[in-house]
Amino acid sequence: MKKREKICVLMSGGVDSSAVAYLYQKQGYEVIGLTMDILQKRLTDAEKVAKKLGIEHHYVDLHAEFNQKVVEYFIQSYRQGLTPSPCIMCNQEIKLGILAEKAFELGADFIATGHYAKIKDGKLYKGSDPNRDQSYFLFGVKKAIFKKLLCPLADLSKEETRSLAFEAGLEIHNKKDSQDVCFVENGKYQTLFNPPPPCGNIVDKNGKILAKHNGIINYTIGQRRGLNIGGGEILYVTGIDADKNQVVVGSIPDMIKTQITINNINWLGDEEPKDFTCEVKLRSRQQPIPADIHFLDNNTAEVIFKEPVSYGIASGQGCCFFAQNQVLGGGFII
RNA sequence: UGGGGUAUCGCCAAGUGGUAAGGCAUCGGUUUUUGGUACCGACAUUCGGUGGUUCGAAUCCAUCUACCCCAG
Repeated sequence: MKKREKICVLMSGGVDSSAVAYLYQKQGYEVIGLTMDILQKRLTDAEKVAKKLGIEHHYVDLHAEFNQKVVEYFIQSYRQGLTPSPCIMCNQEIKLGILAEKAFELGADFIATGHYAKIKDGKLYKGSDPNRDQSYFLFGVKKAIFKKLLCPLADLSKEETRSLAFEAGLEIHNKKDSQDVCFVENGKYQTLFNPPPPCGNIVDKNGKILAKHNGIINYTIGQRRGLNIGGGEILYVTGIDADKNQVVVGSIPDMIKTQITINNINWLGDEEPKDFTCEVKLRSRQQPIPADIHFLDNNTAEVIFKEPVSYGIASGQGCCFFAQNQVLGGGFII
């Protein structure tokens, strides 16, 4: 990378992406900032940071795209009894999809983000700290992007990242980390559903009615709280039947699975995908578990766990492949 | 309307004279760029009602009420 190459930083106005912009500017690259407009409120912190750093900054209007690819996907998933993974979808479709394209249109040689993941030789790896690793959220990103993507925070601690922002004199250096569903207030995504979803029954595996639910969108597989069924053993959601508008509950043994099927696979490995053994993550914060991947076709595969999994595995969530520290892609749980 | 039994937090349930365990549920918090899990904390001045015995009762007595079972 030559110093006068142009790096476009995808800026959210948060600590991480701001630190990235500062980092490359400090190193002498030509840096521009790009921020997507998606919500009612414009992320003006990004603009302020860019101004403070003295770098060029642009907004890209992605209201329609975000609405369709993330919000609508989110709503439709829940309506179908699935549990959506909006962050995965946003990364692959919006941030490192359309927004990245805009960056290249603006003449960027590389794009950079504040993701806590490592990119090396066009391949995706875990970030150093397993507790902060965000590579899981990137398994669906198109392979070609990684050749042009920079994620320089992979080896930094959060404190080091914050001190970079502080060093740059940025007000946002102590801004709180983002969490919850970003496109809705306080993570209360239920407000997106209008009209509200219909109430229905909570049943056991034999179909016996145990209680009422206030819409299947409020539940996900493995969920314990909110069932309002007391007196007996601990119950978890073991199934969601959108057709019958029912939530099925049971105990831990009822959740155990030895294999799952995934589709919409995004393959990031070098060679053509074929059956292999690796580790998988079924949610962002969990220890990877060993599994055999058996491809049914290029888009679909069975994932057979070496040990049965006894926590909730929800359809709609991502299953990410890891070979050691490298991310080989992943798919969505059917 | 004869006999027997049971009545303790929303549910289940310890406790039989010494000053209300626990579990589930619920609520709050921690963790977390998705949902969830897990973890931590809170949660009956009161034991169906009313009297009585006792220094002291959810625990003993009386009575009322409700429900259950067996005989009708």
